[in-house]
Amino acid sequence: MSGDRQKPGNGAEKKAHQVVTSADVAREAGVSRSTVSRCMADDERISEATRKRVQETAAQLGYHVNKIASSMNRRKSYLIGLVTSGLTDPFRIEFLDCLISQIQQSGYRPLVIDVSDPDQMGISMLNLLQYQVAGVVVTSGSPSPEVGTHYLKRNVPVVLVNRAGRLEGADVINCDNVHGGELAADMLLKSGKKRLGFLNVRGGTYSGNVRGEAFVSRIAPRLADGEISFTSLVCDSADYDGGFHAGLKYLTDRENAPDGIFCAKDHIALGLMDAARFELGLKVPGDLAVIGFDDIAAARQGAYQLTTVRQRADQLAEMTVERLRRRIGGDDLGDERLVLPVEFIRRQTV
Amino acid sequence: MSGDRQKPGNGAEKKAHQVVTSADVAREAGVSRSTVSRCMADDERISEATRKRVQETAAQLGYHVNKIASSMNRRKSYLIGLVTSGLTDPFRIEFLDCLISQIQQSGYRPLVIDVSDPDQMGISMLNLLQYQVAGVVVTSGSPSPEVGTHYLKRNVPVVLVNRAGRLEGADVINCDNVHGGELAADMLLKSGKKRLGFLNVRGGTYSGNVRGEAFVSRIAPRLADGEISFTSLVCDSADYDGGFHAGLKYLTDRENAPDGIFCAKDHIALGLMDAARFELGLKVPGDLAVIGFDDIAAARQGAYQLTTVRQRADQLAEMTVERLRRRIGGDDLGDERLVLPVEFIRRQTV
DNA sequence: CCTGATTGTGCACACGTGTGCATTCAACGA
DNA sequence: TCGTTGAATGCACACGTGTGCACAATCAGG
Repeated sequence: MSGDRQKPGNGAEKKAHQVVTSADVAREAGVSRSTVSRCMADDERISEATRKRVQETAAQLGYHVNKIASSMNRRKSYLIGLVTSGLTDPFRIEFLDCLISQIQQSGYRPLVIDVSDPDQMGISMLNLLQYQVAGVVVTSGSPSPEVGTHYLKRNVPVVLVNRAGRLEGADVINCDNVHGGELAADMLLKSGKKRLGFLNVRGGTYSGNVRGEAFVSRIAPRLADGEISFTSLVCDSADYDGGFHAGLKYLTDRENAPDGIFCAKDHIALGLMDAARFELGLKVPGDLAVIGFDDIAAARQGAYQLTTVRQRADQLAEMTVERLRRRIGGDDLGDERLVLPVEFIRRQTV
Repeated sequence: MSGDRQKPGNGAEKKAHQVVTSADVAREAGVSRSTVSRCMADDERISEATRKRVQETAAQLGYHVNKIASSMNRRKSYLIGLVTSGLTDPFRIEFLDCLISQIQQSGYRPLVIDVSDPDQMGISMLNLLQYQVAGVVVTSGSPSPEVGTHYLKRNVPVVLVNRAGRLEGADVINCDNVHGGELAADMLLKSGKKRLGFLNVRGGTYSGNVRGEAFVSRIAPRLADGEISFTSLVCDSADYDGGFHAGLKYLTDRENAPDGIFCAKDHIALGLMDAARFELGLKVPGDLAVIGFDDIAAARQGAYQLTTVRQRADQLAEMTVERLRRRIGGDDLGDERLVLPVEFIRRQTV
C-alpha cells in the first residue's frame, strides 16, 4: 500500500464530480503517484513506455495537474503579476495585449493588478506576493521604485518597463526616448516651422521628460541663433482630453501660437489635433505641424494619419518576457538598462 | 508543543528572507496556529483581546496569509478568470477595465485568459480550472457555449457577457440590443434619410445580429410602403479597418449608396466615417448619416462626435460582479438572462 | 459544591503536489 | 555465480493553511 495517509471512510461514495487527482491516475495506471508526477513533468528518468501509458490514462480520466497544489509545493506559482494603472492608455493596452499573449504561450498566466487607486496600491502590490508569483512586470509609473524591492527580497524577479531609474537586481526596459526626441526635432526643424513646442502632462512622466529634453537639446543650436522659438506646453491629463484642452488653451492666438508641436505621446496629440482642426479651424499640417510618440493604432487611422515615433509593443513585450523567463530560470543577470530602438513614421501631420 | 510535524534541524539557521508563516506569528504571540488563522479571518469566536494582539504581532512580523496554501485547503482560490480574446476591441477593454477594478475591490484577483488563438483556446480554458478559480467571466463570443459546462460541472460559477444563448445554471448578461436597434432605426427614419443600411461583420456576432434584426423590423412598415430602401452591408473585420474598407466598397457610387448607416458597433462606425470623409469626400451627416453602438471613448472625441447607442461598461461590470459574488457565496440563482438598459446619445453624425 | 451552558483555544487531520533518497531489477563483465 | 552498474520506480516527507471536534475555563443558578 501507499505510504500516504488514507482518507477516512470514503471507499466508493465519492462526490459526484470529484476532481481527478494524480492518485486516481496512479491507481488506474498501476504506478505510484510519484511516477505520475514525473510523467506529467516529462522527467527524463521515466521510461518511454510508462510515460506514454500514464499520459494516456491521465488524458482518459481528464486529469490536469492542480497548479495550486503544485505552486504550494514549489513555493512558486506559474503566475506573473502585471502591475498597471487602469486600461485607459492606448499604448499600454497594446503592450499588455502582447504581453498577455506571450506570457500565456510561455506556460505562465497573467495576474493583473490595477493600481490606479493610490490608496489601495500598497496593499495590492503586497497581496501579489501572497500568490507566490513567479515574476512581476511593472508597467505603470505610479508605484514608487521601492515596491520592487519587496519582490526582490523574496527572490521574485522584476522587470520595469518604460520607467525611470535603476533597481538593484532588476531589469529596466525603455524604448529609445532620446533618439525619438531627436528624430522629432529633426523633422520639425526640416519642416520650416518656426515656433516649436513640446506638450507634456503637468509634472511630467519619466518617458515624457526624457523625450522633451532630447528634443530641446537637439533644437538648441537653432534656438541660440534666434531662428526659431520654443515653448514648453503643459496639459492636465496625459490623454485625449488633456491634449484637446491644451489645444484650446495654447492655439487660440494664431499669430503667436506654436506652429510645430511635439507631443509626449500619441494620445495627447490626437486631442490636440482635434481641438486645432475642429474647434479652431486650423489646418494640419498647414497651420500646425504635430508629431506624436508611440504609434498607437488610432494614429494610423484616416482621421489622424499622425506622424510619429514608433515603439513596437510586441518587441517590448518580447524583451520583457525573455528577460523575465531567464531570471525565473535562475540566470543571475545583474541589473541592466535595456533600450528598444524606435523608428520614425512619416504620415501627414508635418 | 504543537502537534504539527516539526521541521528537521533548523533551530536558528533559517534562510535569510524566509517567508513569515502563521506558525511564526503563533509562536511570537503565544497562541496556536489555529488561533492565528481564525484571527486573520475575523472569526467571531475569538476574543477581542487575542484578536487584537495577534493581528498586531502579524503586522509587526509582516505576515500575510499565503493565498496559495489557503486556496489549496479551501479548494477554491480567490481568482476570477476573465476569458477574453485579445485587447483590441475598445468596448471590451472599457468593460474589462471596470471589471478588473471591481473584482479587485471585492478582494478577488483577475486572471486573464486570452483565447484569440483558437488552437490554444481549449487548453487555455481547461487550464483555468487548475487554478481553482472561484468564478469565470466569458466576454468573448468565440468560445463555444459548452466550455461553460466544464466549469459548472466543477461548481464554478459562470457569467456570460454579451453572448448568445442560455446556459443551465449560469447568468447571461446582455445590454438591450433590441431596444438599441429600435432607437437607431427611429433616429434614422426621423432624419429623412431614404437609403438605409446596417453594417456588420461577415458572419455576424450575436449582439450585432440582434441589433440588426431589431433595426430591420422597426423600419419594416416604411420599407413596405416603398418610402425607403434597405441594404445589408458586410465588412471583413469587426474593427476600424473593417469599417474603413466597407466604406470604400459601398459608398463610391454616390447616387445609389446608402445615406444612413447603422453600424453594429462604434469601432466599425469610426472606420466607415473616415473612409467616407477623407477618402470619398462625403459630408457627415450631410451626405451620410452614421449611428454606432456602445459609446466608446473615441466616439466622444472631437474628430467623430458619433451619434450612438450607449451601453455603460461600468454598469455591466457591476451586474457581472454582483451576480458572480452571489453565486460564489452559494446563492442558488437559476439560469437567468439579465438585460442592461441602453441610452441613445445624440451627437453630430445624424 | 455540583450541573449545565457558554466561550475561547488547541489538536490533529486534510488539501494535492514535488522530490531526495532508498529500493528493485535487469544487464553485464569477471 | 557473484558483484557492480545503471535505469526505473516507490516511499515518505514537506509545503502552509482551514476547520471539526475536543477540551479547558469561566460563569450562572440551584
